[in-house]
Amino acid sequence: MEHSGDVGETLYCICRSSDCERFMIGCDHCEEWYHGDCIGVTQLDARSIKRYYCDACRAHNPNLEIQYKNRKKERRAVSESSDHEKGDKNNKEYKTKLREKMMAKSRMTRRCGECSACHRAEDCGRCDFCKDMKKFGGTNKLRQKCRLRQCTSFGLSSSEKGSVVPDTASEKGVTDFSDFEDDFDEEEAYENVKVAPKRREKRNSSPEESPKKRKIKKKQKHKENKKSPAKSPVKYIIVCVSNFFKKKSRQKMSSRRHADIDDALETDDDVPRQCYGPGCLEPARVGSKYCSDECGMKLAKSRIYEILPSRIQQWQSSPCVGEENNKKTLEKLGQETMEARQKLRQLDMKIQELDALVERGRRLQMDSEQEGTDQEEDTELSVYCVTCGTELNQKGALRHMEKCYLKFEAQTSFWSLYKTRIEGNSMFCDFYNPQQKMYCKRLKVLCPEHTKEPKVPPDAVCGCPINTELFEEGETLCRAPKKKCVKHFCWEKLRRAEIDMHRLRQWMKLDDLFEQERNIRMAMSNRMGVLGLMLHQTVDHDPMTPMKSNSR
DNA sequence: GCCAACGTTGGC
DNA sequence: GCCAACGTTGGC
Repeated sequence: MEHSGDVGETLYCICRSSDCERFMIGCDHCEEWYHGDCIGVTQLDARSIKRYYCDACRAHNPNLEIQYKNRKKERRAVSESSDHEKGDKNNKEYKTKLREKMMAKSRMTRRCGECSACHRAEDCGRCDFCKDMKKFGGTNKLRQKCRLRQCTSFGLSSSEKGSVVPDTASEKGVTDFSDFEDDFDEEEAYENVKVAPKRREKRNSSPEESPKKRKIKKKQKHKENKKSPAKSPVKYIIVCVSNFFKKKSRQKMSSRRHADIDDALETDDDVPRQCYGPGCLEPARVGSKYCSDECGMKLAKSRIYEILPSRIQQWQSSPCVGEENNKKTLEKLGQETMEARQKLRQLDMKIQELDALVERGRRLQMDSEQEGTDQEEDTELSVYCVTCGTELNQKGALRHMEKCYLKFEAQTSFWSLYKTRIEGNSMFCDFYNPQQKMYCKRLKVLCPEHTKEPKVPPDAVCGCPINTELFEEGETLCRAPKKKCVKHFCWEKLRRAEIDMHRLRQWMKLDDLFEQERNIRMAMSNRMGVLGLMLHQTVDHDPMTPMKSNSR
């Protein structure tokens, strides 16, 4: 608020005169007008002041602070106002106070000069800020002081209070509820003694808040102050509670930072400490908590003796949901394994059945008149090869397609470094290539490279079961000569391949199930193992309502 | 002029 | 509201 005249006969300022021809500034709290020269504020100063509060108001309410538009101007204001040597005693006192405040706000406030951090001369080289420094190979983006060198006292005194000015409480000499706030904050701050001071302490302080919020907040404050200058106890409790939650979330947020500094402190080699070994009085080795390996082992042993028995007892007495889940999954896996093995047995039976069928076909008398031989049905119906797309006549279609498929199949190889190890007959070709030192992984019956087609004797009978319905086979077998039967070309080979494919699927499923079972058993043994029991513990926070192992 | 590091700000 | 990034500045 600035003013330069046009006020009636009312009395203003500390001088209680009606003069309003000189430059005047109004208090944003009591709305009283003051002569600039009476209170030591020049017109230039006023330009950089956003909100002005008179001495009386600030003495009455220490939370009030003169707000400046920005720090640059603020500094200029200080230097310029200090240049003004005119004015009375009050004026000088005011200026000294103002300068003190400004100084307190300067960079130096971040050093108390007394704590160990302030005395520390070297950067730790381990914290995130050190790692950012050029001398430690960083990119200098963060440009912050080593965390171990950041003043701890600074973080304590004014971090949460909402004021950067040191010891405002002593200055004000007023006992209101905000004093309790100070205590509360200190308590938290002491918890963080080991931790670096919060980098942006001033963020929480009113002068550093964003202008928009500042305005709103100030308006509220203004109203409150008009109604009751001191905070009510109820309000104080609310403040405390909300502060508490703010702090909790802040602590959570800065946990990574804390971890950084804790890590740096943990391995701080500068301070010699006593060995952690039970009863050992020797100093610990550099970079270690122990004077010797023996002491480390001793402590580890005593920890196990101390903690493990109770953990085992606890483990046995309380249900473990993870364990129950694992057991159920194991049961399910066992069931699935059984089913897969059952299917494999059925497929083996099918092979035997096929062998018997082929054997029965061999004993059959050839019937050259049987339909399906290439002598008959010389129709002009044509089909296209599924592999190469050539137009074929119906008679030789199957034969062509089979040969064509083999030709293309031979162009692709499937190799593995390992030979198949399966109970019973393997369905894989497993031809060993000594140059590549690998085994062929095509299906044995279909491998065009390593499985020779058996020579068909001229008197061999086809022997393929003839369908009575579309997909139903009867007892009757095809008695056409094998060489000439175009309807059932390679029927035996294809059936064997089909069975082998099913067998392969079941084996793969078994492999998968075995892997799952192994993982679960591993998890179970880890859970019950010494390490697991030592590291983890389940705490029942509500013992009145016992945990149900089957409720998930 | 250099550099440590403070204070501010825009982006998230 | 937080924080990475960077402009700025006090001290040397």
